[in-house]
Amino acid sequence: MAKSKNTEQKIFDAATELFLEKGVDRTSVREIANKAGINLALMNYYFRSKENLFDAIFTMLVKKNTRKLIKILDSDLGLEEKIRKYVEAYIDMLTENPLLVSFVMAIVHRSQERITQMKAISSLYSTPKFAQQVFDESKKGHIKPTSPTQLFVDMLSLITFPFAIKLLIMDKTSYDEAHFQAFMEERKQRIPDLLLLSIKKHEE
Amino acid sequence: MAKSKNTEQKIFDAATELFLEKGVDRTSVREIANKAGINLALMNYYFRSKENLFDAIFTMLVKKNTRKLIKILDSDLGLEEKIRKYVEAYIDMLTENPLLVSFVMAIVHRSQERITQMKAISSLYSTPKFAQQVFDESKKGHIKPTSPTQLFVDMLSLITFPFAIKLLIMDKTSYDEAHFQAFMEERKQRIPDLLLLSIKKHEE
DNA sequence: GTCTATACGGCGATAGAC
DNA sequence: GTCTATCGCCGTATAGAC
Repeated sequence: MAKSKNTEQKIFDAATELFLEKGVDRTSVREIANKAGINLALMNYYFRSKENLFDAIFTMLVKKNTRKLIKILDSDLGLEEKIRKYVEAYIDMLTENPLLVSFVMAIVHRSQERITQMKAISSLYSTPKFAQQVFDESKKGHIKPTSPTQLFVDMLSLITFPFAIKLLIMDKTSYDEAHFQAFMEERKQRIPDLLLLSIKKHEE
Repeated sequence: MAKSKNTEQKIFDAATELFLEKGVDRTSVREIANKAGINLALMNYYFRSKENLFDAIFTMLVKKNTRKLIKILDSDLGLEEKIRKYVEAYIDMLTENPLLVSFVMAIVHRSQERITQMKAISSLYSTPKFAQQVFDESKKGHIKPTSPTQLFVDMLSLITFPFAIKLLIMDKTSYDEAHFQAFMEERKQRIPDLLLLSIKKHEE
């Protein structure tokens, strides 16, 4: 038990990096073992299978990176401030983890088979409090009649998708990383403005 | 040469179906050969490798499905009508090919290695005429000052991303296919409205 | 706990007979 | 053109030394 936690962590970290970079299916377990500096047999000692290891990593990545976002959605902030904070925090998170979007998108493709991850991702998008808030504001007449789901999908799309096509956006600017970051920085204001414009009653 | 065209097509069609359903990396060449009703070696006789076959299929899918969309973007329609037609045609196309989005997203993840597809996808999003149009209208003062790239990314995100998270949206409605189609049908109006609201000067 | 060694069936790819 | 047979690598598993 001496260095056990350490070795397990080394495998975990090496696999995380490779999965994010190359995708799960294009990463071999021998490659993980090699990168972690350990033997192939240890891979199977700690995690029974590659799929098992992937499950653990996926769960960790989702939990680690969405805590803050869910907290904002479930807070008691007003709708406008909530949307602004959520968009900013989400873009910040994805800027720090730019590979996360395409990683998750790749998983979604095969999630019809794997119910575990489906539920994990689904919880990410289950936002009863936000939906209720939109519904209430809508009913009270504070905002235009608005479908909470449509609004939430709008918001998610506008935040997330640009990271998925990051390379295509950068293609127009000679793959300048700084330019992409400026592009996303601009969207921190643009996206809330766009969404609020669509739900506010008088925009004068 | 007798049945050659036929066999090649059988391989091509079987592979297309499997790639879209399961993803490239999770489809084996033996599975393709089996589905096509031919021998494994013939796979390699017609297409030198699985990756080669994939390239051919990818190019075909992109060309086949984007012709109409590019035509709309390059047309002489006014900005509002152009946006409305583009959104509708794009959603119609993806409704008919619901697996296309996650397939393309999965490819984007590994496109850093493969420049061929990068350029193919990139051309999809290269829209000089649309950009010029937005720029001109912006300069003439017909619309608010608007970044063409930001506007185009907004539009693409709002159209495309919901298909990528289709299963998560359906999760809320007991996986009712009809409900998702109604959801996307609603977006044919919602998305142009949202975009136009953000660029029009007086929305009264 | 960590290692070497070895084995299994499935994979992408190919050489060579017909 | 089509096939069989084979190659080396893959994910997974296990036996056994230290």
